[in-house]
Amino acid sequence: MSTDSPKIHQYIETHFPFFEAGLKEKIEEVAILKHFRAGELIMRQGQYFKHTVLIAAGLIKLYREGDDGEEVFIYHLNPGQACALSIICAAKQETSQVLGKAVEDTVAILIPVPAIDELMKNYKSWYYFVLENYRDRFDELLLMLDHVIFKSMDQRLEFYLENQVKQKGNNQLSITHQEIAQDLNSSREVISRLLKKMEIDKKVNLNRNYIEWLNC
Amino acid sequence: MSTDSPKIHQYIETHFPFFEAGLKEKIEEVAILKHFRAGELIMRQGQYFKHTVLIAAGLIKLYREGDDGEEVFIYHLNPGQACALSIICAAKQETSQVLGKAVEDTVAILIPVPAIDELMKNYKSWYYFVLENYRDRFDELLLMLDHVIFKSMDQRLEFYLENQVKQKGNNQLSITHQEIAQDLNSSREVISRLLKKMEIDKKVNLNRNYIEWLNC
DNA sequence: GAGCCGGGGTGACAATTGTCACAGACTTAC
DNA sequence: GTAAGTCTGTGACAATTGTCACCCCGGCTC
Repeated sequence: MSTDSPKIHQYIETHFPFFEAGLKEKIEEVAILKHFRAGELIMRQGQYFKHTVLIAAGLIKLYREGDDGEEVFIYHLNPGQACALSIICAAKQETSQVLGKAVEDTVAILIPVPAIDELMKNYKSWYYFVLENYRDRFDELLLMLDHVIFKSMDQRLEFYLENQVKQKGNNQLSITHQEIAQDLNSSREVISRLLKKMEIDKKVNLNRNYIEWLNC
Repeated sequence: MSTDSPKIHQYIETHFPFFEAGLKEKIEEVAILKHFRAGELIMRQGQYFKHTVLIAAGLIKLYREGDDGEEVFIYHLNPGQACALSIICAAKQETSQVLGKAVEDTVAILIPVPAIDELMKNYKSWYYFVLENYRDRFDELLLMLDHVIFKSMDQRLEFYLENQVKQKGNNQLSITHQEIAQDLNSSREVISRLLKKMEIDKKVNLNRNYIEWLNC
């Protein structure tokens, strides 16, 4: 664990600079690092948390599972963010309601449950972080709800693509129509048709295995 | 304000018995009561909070607004619960993302912003309450998302009616088809058709201005 | 009573989305 | 090379939902 410490220190300095001095040290003391490979499952629905999860590097996609196992994309988690549910589920020993997958190779800082009470009590920057983080997740969820309720599939598709491009920082998305359809709980044919329309409208270029986003 | 104090005390004892002794006293000291009439608007989207809002009596419906002013029902707030957003928006001086209306005459306990930091820091039962409350709202939001994404309108309608009956504690719902359609972001005709089917299936009795839920 | 209005029922039709079927293009394994 | 598998395009059709038109009913006012 001591070999991890300098790395934790570096990650915290980079992505959690707003933590107060004592808090940084405390986390370095109790936390451990965990690495996930791209594509790896990080948490399942129904699983218990033993730690609060902070994202130190990489990119995570969070999904909500339907009754028949459909996996609908909800939002991304970036370095500097935390899994909101992990904070609370860990504290209350409840189970996850979402499913998380690493999109890229990802590093997580795991803070064991027993330490959380102390952080919350003693470090103002910690509880501010938790609240702000929760608030942000809540907002993203509301935004998602807006789209599902008020928007049609073509608008949701555009929003989705824009979002993915923004997160990946690359307007060449290597993704198949089938994958998009799953993330939006639609079907491949529908996505193909809508993408074709978007290509005619000069919003994207379509290629085998990747889509180019024209952000004009 | 001092005339309110005994009432605050009573409300807290009844609906927030899990607060530790010192916390109850502290809240009685700093909080004020506010009454809302049935139908009254409690908060608008885009509004700033000056207080954290605890529900002491009555029933509140929360809505999310669409771009064209459509108001879609998200969830209820009951006595013993708090508006999750008010906790964080108040603390961070951000604006509301939802719209709240009193369904019945409602009493709210308002805790001024400056007091919140202290509550969070000194009272473990407060921050547990906040976390648990946030977690519960988050879960309700996820549940709502599930329904909108995965379910068809007839299932959402049944879920909606069941929910309203549960909240009102009365299986005679005095609500018009038009109002239901607004809450579900549908249209009156569709709701009427589906209700008619449900009547044939002996799930409800339809009457002018009210609907009887047959919870067999 | 006549007229109005809100609540509700219903048929016809349109738009969106999901489903099925099948074809062509490219990749990979052999 | 062939064969199999994956990715995409497309036409036909069905189901759901939204929209329009128009109806009746009950209660209200005048």
